[in-house]
Amino acid sequence: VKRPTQLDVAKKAGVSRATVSLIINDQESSNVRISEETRQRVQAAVAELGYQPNLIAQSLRRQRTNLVALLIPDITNPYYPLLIRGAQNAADQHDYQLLIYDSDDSPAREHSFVDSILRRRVDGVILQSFHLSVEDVSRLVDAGIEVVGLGRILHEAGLEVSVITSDHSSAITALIKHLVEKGHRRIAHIAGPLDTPPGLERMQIFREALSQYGLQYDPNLVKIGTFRGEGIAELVKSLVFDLPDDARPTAIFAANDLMAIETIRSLTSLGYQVPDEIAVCGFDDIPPSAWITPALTTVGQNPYEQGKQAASLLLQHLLSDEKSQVENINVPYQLVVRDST
Amino acid sequence: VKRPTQLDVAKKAGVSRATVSLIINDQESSNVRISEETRQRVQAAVAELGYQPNLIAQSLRRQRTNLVALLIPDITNPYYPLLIRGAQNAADQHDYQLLIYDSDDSPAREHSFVDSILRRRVDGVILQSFHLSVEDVSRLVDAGIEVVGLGRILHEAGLEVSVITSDHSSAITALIKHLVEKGHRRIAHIAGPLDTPPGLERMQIFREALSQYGLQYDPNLVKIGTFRGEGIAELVKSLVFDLPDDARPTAIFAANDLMAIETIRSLTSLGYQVPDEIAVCGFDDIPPSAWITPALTTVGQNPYEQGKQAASLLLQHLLSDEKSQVENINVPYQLVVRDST
DNA sequence: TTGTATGCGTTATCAA
DNA sequence: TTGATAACGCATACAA
Repeated sequence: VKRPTQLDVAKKAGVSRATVSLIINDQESSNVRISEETRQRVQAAVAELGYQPNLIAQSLRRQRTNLVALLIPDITNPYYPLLIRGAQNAADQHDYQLLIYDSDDSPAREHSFVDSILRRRVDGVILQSFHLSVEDVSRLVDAGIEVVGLGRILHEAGLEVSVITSDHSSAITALIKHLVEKGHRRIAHIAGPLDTPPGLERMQIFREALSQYGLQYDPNLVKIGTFRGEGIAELVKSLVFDLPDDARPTAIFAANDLMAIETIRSLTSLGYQVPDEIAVCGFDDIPPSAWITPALTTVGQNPYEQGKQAASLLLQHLLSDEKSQVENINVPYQLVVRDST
Repeated sequence: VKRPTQLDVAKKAGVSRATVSLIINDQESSNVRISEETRQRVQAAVAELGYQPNLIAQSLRRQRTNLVALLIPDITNPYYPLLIRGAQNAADQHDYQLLIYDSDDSPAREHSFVDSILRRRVDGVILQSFHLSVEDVSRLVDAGIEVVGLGRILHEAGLEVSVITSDHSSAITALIKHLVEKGHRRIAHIAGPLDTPPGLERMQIFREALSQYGLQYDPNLVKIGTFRGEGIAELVKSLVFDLPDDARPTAIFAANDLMAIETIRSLTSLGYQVPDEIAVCGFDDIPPSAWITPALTTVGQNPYEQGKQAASLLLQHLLSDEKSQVENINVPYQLVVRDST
């Protein structure tokens, strides 16, 4: 199958390739230097042949692919499709396309994405990265790829990278405050993997919040999960079975909603009443959290907005000529109190 | 920022570009026609420069992008992330990358994807398409793009396109049978948009199944939804409020789980007991369906497997030299009976 | 207002 | 075992 090129169009219209190129790339811009008559003729030829510009050739020539990569850890977590939507919509407006890299929580896969991004000559990257090292990110930056981070991973290490953040600290503190006000004194935490930035960060903030409200940190009340639903049942069991009555938690804060939902399911199937016997809260406010019974108390992160802001910022950098300023945008969180606490 | 090219590597290693190309593309294959010594030298130069092959140039030259497009209607429906995972995993194994086109249920967007796919010179496409016309698909096929359909959209119209299907007919019939056996006689249907293939198809099968079990089709018991959760509450209200007692449905079959979940939520908030007063069932078996109370009876579609099969078939076509045979793969469904019926 | 010519970074054909 | 060289399809500086 041979698809028409500019040359075919040029021949058919009786003009040169350059003229065709000019006409096609002239989005009613200023330098209208083509006679109306040839323009008509060329456009007729384009239509007749069904000519479609070859973006590959265009990219090679322009040294720009109009491709933006988005790195995420787990597309099956309902948090991320919303983030993708936001990024997508922003990218659409500027004729950029999103290339989604889903690592499925695998550090190795995430690592290999760097090479792939480099080879594809992607113009920019949005990183919601859990395992990339400073060197990994440096490789991208050094290659002239525009990078925007999601979360708070990067900028500490001397990387000149803009970041979209949400104020986890006050969000989690507000959550703990809410629990304390409900009378809870023994609050357990089901953490995310501590070798991931959000896992570690949420855990640390949890500890700080405890002490802020005069509560003792008890290592027995902390379990490490995976940010996914699997395996939560065992953690919950050890939390409620392995402890004496007076040490058992009256509330559980899970580091994300997927784990919180599974916590509620586990407790319920063990015969516990949520929230009467044990309260549960999460983090993210993914849609299913509002669907379950009892509906989950959680922190709203607005992934759509995060994705949109990240992509907007990235494109702004990409489209402006000056060296891009490092910027730090904060997306507000929201405490969402429902029935599980 | 200037990134190293083959020429840089060649200079550094003191060989020609062609040699570098040979060495890089020689994945320990048969024709090892390079002396071990130059190979070492070249590979050292590659490592030292951090050379990454430019896939854009490669694509232009090879007339192959190693890109596969995946068209889906709504990435925020948890069904699709699983499908993406399946396709992704299959594509990964053959060094192909997935380009996700999410139409957000917009016919216009879906339509515009065809041009984008054509321009990007994507090698193959997986279509879970709701609104593409036969001509749209023909444009892809005519351009030499390999196409695999998901669902049963295409092959009727004389298009030579392989399709992955799930046997909706027997699945829905089994679902209705289950309801009938539970004693239900007035079964309502919340359909998907009837201008979409799955919306129309599920509706038709629903009607056939009714008559198969000797039940009268009642237009008052059919409402048209959108495959999303929004707006379902109104439909449910009109189903339970606008009908006399002896015409009110005792069961509702929603055309997908997202609508079924919202149906349960609406009924519950209206004070109805599910399933005791009204039973509800859905279609898809997305993960949240198991989380809600009562857990949803539904039909398991195995999106992961569908995505994987589709991508595998597509890649098989892409990688084989012969003209590809039209094939039709059926992915088994599963009736999942839970608490909502 | 239009055409000519060059190069973007590869791969592949053909010689050497 | 290696090197020259010609495409691939396009955009753009410059000439006409």
